[in-house]
Amino acid sequence: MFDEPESDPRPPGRASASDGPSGPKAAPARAVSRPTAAQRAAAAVLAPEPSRLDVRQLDERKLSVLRAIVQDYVGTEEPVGSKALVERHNLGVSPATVRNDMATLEEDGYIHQPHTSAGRIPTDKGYRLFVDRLAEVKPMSAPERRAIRHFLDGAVDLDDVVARTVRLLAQLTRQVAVVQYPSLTRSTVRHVELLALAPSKIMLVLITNTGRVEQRIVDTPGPVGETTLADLRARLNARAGGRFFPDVPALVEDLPSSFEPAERANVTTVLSTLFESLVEQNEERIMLAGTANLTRFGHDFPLTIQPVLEALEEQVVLLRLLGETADAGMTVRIGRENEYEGLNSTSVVSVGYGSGDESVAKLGVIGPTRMDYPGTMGAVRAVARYVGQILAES
Amino acid sequence: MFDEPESDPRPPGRASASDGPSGPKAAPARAVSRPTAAQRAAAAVLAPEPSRLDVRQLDERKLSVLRAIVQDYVGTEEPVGSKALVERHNLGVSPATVRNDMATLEEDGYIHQPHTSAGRIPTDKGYRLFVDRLAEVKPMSAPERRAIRHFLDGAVDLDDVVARTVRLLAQLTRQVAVVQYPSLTRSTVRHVELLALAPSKIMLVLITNTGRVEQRIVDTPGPVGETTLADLRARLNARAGGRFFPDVPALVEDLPSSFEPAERANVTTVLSTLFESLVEQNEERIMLAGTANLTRFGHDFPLTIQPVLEALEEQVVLLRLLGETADAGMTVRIGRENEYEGLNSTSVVSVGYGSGDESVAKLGVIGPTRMDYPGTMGAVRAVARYVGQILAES
DNA sequence: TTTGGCACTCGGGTCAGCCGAGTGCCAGAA
DNA sequence: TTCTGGCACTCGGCTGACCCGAGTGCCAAA
Repeated sequence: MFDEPESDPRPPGRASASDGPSGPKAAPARAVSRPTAAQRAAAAVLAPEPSRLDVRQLDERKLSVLRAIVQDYVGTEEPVGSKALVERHNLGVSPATVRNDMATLEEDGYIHQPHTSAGRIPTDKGYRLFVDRLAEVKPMSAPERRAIRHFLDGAVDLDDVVARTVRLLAQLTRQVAVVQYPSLTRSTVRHVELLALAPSKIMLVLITNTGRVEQRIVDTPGPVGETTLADLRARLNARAGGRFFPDVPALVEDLPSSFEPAERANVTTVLSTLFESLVEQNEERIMLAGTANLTRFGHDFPLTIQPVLEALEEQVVLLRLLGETADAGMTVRIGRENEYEGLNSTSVVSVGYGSGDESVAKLGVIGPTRMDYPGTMGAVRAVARYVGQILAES
Repeated sequence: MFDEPESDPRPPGRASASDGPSGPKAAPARAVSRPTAAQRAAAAVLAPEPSRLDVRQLDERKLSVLRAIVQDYVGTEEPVGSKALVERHNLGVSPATVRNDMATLEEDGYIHQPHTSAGRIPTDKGYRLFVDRLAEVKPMSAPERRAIRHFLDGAVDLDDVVARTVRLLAQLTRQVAVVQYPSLTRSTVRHVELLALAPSKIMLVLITNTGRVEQRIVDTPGPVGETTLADLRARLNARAGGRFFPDVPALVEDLPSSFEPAERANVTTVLSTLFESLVEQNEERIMLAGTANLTRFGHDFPLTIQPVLEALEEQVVLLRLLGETADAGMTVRIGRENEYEGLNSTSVVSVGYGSGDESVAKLGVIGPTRMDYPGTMGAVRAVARYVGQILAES
């Protein structure tokens, strides 16, 4: 598991990476690159390892060139040429040399030239290499960390925590931020409450250890007695309390049989509503912020912004997006590595967060492929950590 | 209360409307025009009333011209000229005549010419007149109504109702939709639940008659006994149940004194947390959908879209926006009539909804000033009605 | 008061030409 | 073998000239 994703098969015997099967679309690239990205980003490798087979001797410098191109392009948003490059970064070589390197890099598919007489811009593959090997995650500064901490500490509520987190993330990265509510399936039951609203109408309230509260109204087949309700409530809590939600159905399966026949149907109805809430993952919720940052996408953004906005409207798309996040480490998906087509011109940086070691949900950022990866990754990681702490405290 | 908003003071003795004080900005115009809009839109006036003083004899036709201009411009998004106008609408007069009328309309500030050699486009004032006197609210078709009904009926949850409503509205109008959750201040208490999470940690759950559920965690000064909790719960519900939230504080004010001294501090803490939840109107929540429709704004939308997106990010702005909605009838705010500057190039159509006659919250649509007012108003009204029904049923 | 006619305006599109950033290649130097 | 300076070449984008046509305003006549 140490290969570079999708190297162009054209120059044979040169870029001799142990390529995975070169599938047609994005999926394979993503699958391969994901863990790599996570590991390397976390370790903040800057390529001092014994240089790999897929990289020629000279590559030390070529990599610097690529890094410089990415940095400049991210900054200026304009194709960067050889001359400007040697001026801004002291590469110690002449523009002509850089041009040769650029030619190689282009041949290998890391950069690309919009027009013959223009500078180069990084390709998705170029960004990938940059993220995997050329960039360190930029840690937040102490004042920034303090600000994050302070901002999140004011939350009164799980809703509030999530809302603050997502706004914070959007503000820090100046991009679109997405935060998933702690998943029910990874939470434990803190309390189940049953309230009689009417003779045969019960409100079911679920409270999780992460502070999430879900409610459902249950129409029971017949009226439910107060004692039955109290009884059921007590037994439910005794059995399910502290347990993980997915385990609950099995634990309370036999409850109906312990009630009088007249009440069994009611109890069964309540339980099945409960299970539905647990199983149906449509209970996954998501919060979004920073859409206004989409306008900073670039000159041509009217074209790219629409599909992105559409994607953001679809909870399902966002959930799937976050769902693809690796459980451990940070996931970076660049451009076409994204499964959803509308996001092909964006990159997604996401990470799990949780109160302990376990990740209970994901959060992330969506921005143009041309984005400040080190900074974004730093912000995402920092925010995730702090949210985890906040959740653990409450 | 029957005047046209901000008529240009230039032609004196002609447009002899009883103008309000012509303030510098939008505020006065809005204040004046709002009730007018609501009344007239509701009554669907088409100007058969005895023609007003501010309109000359000829105006019957001039109004038709204005109406035609609005309709064409909304359709084509391009300045409309005299020739095209007579071709598309059979006005029974020649282009030259129409040109004369247009000159008058422009003089009076209803339409405007982007360039000397271009057609005309309506001004905010022109749209205002259109909405107030020239357009009928377009009712939904029977199949549309059925679809609305059907779509909303599937909701399981207040969250779900709101989510479905907002998406529906965005889809119907192809614009940005905003729905406010039923306001706490206009709801009654269905149930208050107190749960002991830890010895001195209580979860407070509020359930309203509109199905809204709010929770808060209360850290009490000392441990709370189970009996105290049950006692407090029972008394709270007895006193507050069925009452409007704003009335609750007064009704339970004296509760602490009926508890043992040791528990009083705890009870007071719980109650004050309860009050905070009720009073702080930051508990107003809002849901948004259809942001992707912003891309249909127009050619120049990169300029206009950013401030709009920013406005939509700010819950406060949206709440204020909806807050300005009249309690009865539909409110239409056009362009600069909107207080918030970022929305100066948009129009907002909003209306209250509620389970009975009372409106418990507002919903609306935000679109370009150049929008299909009759259709939008029809959709907004219809959706509001159905949501009201759904809420009444649950 | 309406209409046809007419001169006028001006935005937008097309085309040629220029400029300059940036390239690729090559021959010579290290 | 690798780097470098030089040089010819490309081509996107800007500028200015030009034209076209939609649309107007005005005027005189019906």
